[in-house]
Amino acid sequence: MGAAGDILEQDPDVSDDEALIQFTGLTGYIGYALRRATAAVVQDFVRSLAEFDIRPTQFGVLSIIQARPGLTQPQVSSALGIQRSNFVTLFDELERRSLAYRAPAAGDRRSYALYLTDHGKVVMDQLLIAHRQHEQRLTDLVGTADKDKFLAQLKALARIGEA
Amino acid sequence: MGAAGDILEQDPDVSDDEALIQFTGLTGYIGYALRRATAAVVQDFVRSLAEFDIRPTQFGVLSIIQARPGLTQPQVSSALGIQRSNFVTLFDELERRSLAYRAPAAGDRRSYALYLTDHGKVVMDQLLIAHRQHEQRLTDLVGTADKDKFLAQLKALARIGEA
DNA sequence: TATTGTTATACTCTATAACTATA
DNA sequence: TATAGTTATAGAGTATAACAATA
Repeated sequence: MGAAGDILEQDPDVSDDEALIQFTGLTGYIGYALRRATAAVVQDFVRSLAEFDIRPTQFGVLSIIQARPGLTQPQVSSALGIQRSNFVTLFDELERRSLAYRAPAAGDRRSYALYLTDHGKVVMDQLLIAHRQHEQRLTDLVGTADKDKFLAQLKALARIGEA
Repeated sequence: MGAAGDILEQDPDVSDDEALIQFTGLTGYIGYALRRATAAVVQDFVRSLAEFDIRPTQFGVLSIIQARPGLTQPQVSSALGIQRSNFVTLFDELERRSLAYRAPAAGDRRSYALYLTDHGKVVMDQLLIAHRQHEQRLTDLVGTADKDKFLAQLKALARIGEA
């Protein structure tokens, strides 16, 4: 028996979170639904890749370095929407764990080129397998036939700050 | 002329973030698109309500207290997906700003009932006006006709952790 | 002058453990 | 025993300012 029902005797339906939140208007807001969905999906991501101890941000960095080895820190951080100052410790950690490394960039002594280590490549292959199951869960929830449209809507929202 | 094009001369298209990220696979991932969209939308929210200095989490608390005055801290925090321990300082701040207050709950000397102050009610009305424009921008980007389905998809994703 | 890498700093959000008082 | 409120703490993520080295 929930304590909620005991206290709010005017409305026995208010015994769970869902019933409560429906009175607020929040459920009809895109921004609120986005935040709740993202929080849940990030948790599922972390759980899915728990054995590798990799978080979404780290996965993003590894992904872009795998796809385009040799990029510089501002190129990677900017593409991922990360401040270049915050990228430093983020990449330090990947380097500490021997997943990726910095190498002097040819032609510009200021910058580093970023690469996966051999170990990082092996781990990344394993990450992608585990990640595929996570992504499949998300796809099933969104609807396979509706995924492309859903992604397009999210990308449109992501551009809200531009220009 | 972007520095990216100079360094990655194999592919002149890699001069902006969007072109770079498209090689990673990340663009096809629901989780990644969700995180980028949420970050942008939260920024737009904060900007939209900047004159009131209200953040999404605070807005959520004020919304549910407005809709259901007299709820207790665990009822509100649980409905919003916030740890009860984290809720304390969050509500302290709303109380400090005279937007909401705790009152002794009838029948249980352990708990507080939460309410908006008169000032909080006035501010909340103003917040809702500013928020409506923010939400309208989001709706336009998602597509008015597609909003309900989009919300349903987000709610489905938000339940991914349940049972 | 502008950019790269970096350090420092701070704030938000989230997560866990533990304590107290009440139930 | 369980719950409400609280404190403490830690880890992510994000944001800004500043500096040295290099362009």
